[in-house]
Amino acid sequence: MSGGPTINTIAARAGVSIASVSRVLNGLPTREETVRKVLAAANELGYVPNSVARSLKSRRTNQVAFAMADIGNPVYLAMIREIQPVLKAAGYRLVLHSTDADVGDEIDVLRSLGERYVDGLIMIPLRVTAELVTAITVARAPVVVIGSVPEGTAVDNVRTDSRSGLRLAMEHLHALGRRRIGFLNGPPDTVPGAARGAAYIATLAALGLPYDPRLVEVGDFYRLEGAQAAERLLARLAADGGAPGLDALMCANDLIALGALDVLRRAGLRVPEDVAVAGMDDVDLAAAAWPAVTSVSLGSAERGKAAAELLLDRLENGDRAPRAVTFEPRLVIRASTVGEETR
Amino acid sequence: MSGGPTINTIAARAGVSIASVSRVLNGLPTREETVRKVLAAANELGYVPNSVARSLKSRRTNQVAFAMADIGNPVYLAMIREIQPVLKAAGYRLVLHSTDADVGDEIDVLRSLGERYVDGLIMIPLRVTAELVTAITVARAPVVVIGSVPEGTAVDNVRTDSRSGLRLAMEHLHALGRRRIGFLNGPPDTVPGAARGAAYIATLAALGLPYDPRLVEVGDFYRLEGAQAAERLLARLAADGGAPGLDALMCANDLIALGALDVLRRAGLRVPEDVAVAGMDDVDLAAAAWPAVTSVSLGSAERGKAAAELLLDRLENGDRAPRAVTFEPRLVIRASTVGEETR
DNA sequence: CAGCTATCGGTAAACGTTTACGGATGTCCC
DNA sequence: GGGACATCCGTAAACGTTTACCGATAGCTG
Repeated sequence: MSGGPTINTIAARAGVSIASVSRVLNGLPTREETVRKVLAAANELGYVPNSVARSLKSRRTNQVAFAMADIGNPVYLAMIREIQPVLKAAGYRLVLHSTDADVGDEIDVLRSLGERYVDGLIMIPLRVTAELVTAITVARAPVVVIGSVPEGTAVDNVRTDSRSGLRLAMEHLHALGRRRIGFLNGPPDTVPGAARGAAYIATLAALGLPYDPRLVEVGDFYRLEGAQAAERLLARLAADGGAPGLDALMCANDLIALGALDVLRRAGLRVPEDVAVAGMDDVDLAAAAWPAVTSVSLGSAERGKAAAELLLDRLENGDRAPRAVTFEPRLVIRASTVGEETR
Repeated sequence: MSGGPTINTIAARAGVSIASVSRVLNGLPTREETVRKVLAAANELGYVPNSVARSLKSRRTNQVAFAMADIGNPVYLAMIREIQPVLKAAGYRLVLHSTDADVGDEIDVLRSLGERYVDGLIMIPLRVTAELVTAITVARAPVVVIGSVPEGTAVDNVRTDSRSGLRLAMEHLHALGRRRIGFLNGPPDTVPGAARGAAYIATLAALGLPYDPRLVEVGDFYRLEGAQAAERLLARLAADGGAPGLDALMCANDLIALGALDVLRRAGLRVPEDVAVAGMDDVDLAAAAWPAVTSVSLGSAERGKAAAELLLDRLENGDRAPRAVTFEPRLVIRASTVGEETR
């Protein structure tokens, strides 16, 4: 009752040794009659090999872990949707970890690789501390990092240049004649937050626009926090001068943009007539919103796929040099900046 | 180089037997000095217990699988978001399976439970065939099914009554004065497709409205297919009479509703003035769309959480009778039926 | 001081596989 | 008929744990 049939059960029923059973089940050359007996016994018993025992012996689990901050984020979701089939096709199962963007949790996941319950890990760290980098380099299984990692870290890496991505969007807004471009950022102590914050300032300079800190608000990379940041921004501008003093809003990701959209609408501002809005990541929601949100695609799906392939390659070929794959950002123009004219 | 330290390595370094190492690491009563030596050796070596070996011995993997049609579906996503933390808190890892709504794939997952790589499974079958039910009942690990399952199937089960849910929405449309209510369904050979199709017809009768098959189109539960179904419906109505002949559109889920919204807009029809639209599932996207879509919440998040708790309970208490948990549908009224008046 | 008990920790078996090694059997040839 | 060789398969060890079962040592008691 407790356990199902094992190769011992089969061996007994077929009247052969467990070695023969194993050989037959693994397709190693065996006499015709033995094969027949073993397969018959296996079928009658409904035998299914125990993957734990197999893993113990073979030192491979056929499992791969994916660690990200939060599955609710459509960016990670888009990645999983690509990663899963690639792994499945290669015979790997997917183990999911949500880290809540907590560095401690991420380091725990890296350490847990020592338990050998997976053959490799794909991770998206949001905050890259020295400790995290160390944990990555001493990890007991191959790791692929999606996102930026300090120059010279010996790890497979899939990245994109969110700086130039943000610049694409800002140039678009500028070309539309917008000159007072606000910015809603996520936490500046995260890698994307820092990069996008720096890119905003750099791009303003490149466009010859002044940097006005009153046009910048920081929240988190979610819709609700984006809405709150937008409210704070509008409140401050109203207190400052009365006039909106804002003709465009660059958002560090699409969720923030969606939150901002709600707030602008509630404040009676028209998008894009009064304020043009642009986001980043090009998630489904951005296209589904009304007005549809202009966004910078950072190739989430492609990055996920590339990461999976990089890991599979590494699993077959453990000692090749670390490789980095880079994706170019692409601007997707929608109604939130140009209005309905495109329809 | 190959493997990390094992209890053998520790035993050698600490000068004790592997049994003592194991006892210390598991907190069993041991002499003070032995504890000290073992812990020191373990620390110096950076020992991490091998979970595969542990699982082989203990017959538990501390992993749970979740199988659904497609992670891209926001309903399943909402469930995962609840399931994951519950499992994590109880010390379980989450293994993800996408089945593409393929019964064969689902049965494969059930069979694979014999491999004992997980302690239990939460699944959402879309098509419940006799073979699937058999596979569920003979599964080698505890299973929790989210969704309907034939009366009397001995399995833990979390369900909701999508029939009465659809009825809620239809009554709402009727109360708004809509009388020509179209219906966009998903595949009728799926459990939800069948239930919702039947509920549409039953509710029409209950409301005293005639059933007009020309108002019904069938597609799939996705946005694109929903849009295509809406197009076919509009085209047929146009060919039939010229007038829209439609003042409301009930959609079997929110993704279909979103697709329909696009098509209606493109056809120059105003929502809800010309055609009121309602969906089901109450996914994030429904609230984010413009106009926001009135939807029937089937408690996705709650169902996910309940399923995880049911499974954990079963894992501790293997022989209690199967239990069924039911959630009541709830109507969430938004602009797509009542317009902006609520804002 | 003998004997009993309690405490501690070592030996070995077990979990379910895979696989190196060698023994048994059969075939072929001289 | 006996030796060389190939073929087939059984025995046993190994993967890294946990744990039942002792044996040894020490501490008490009478």
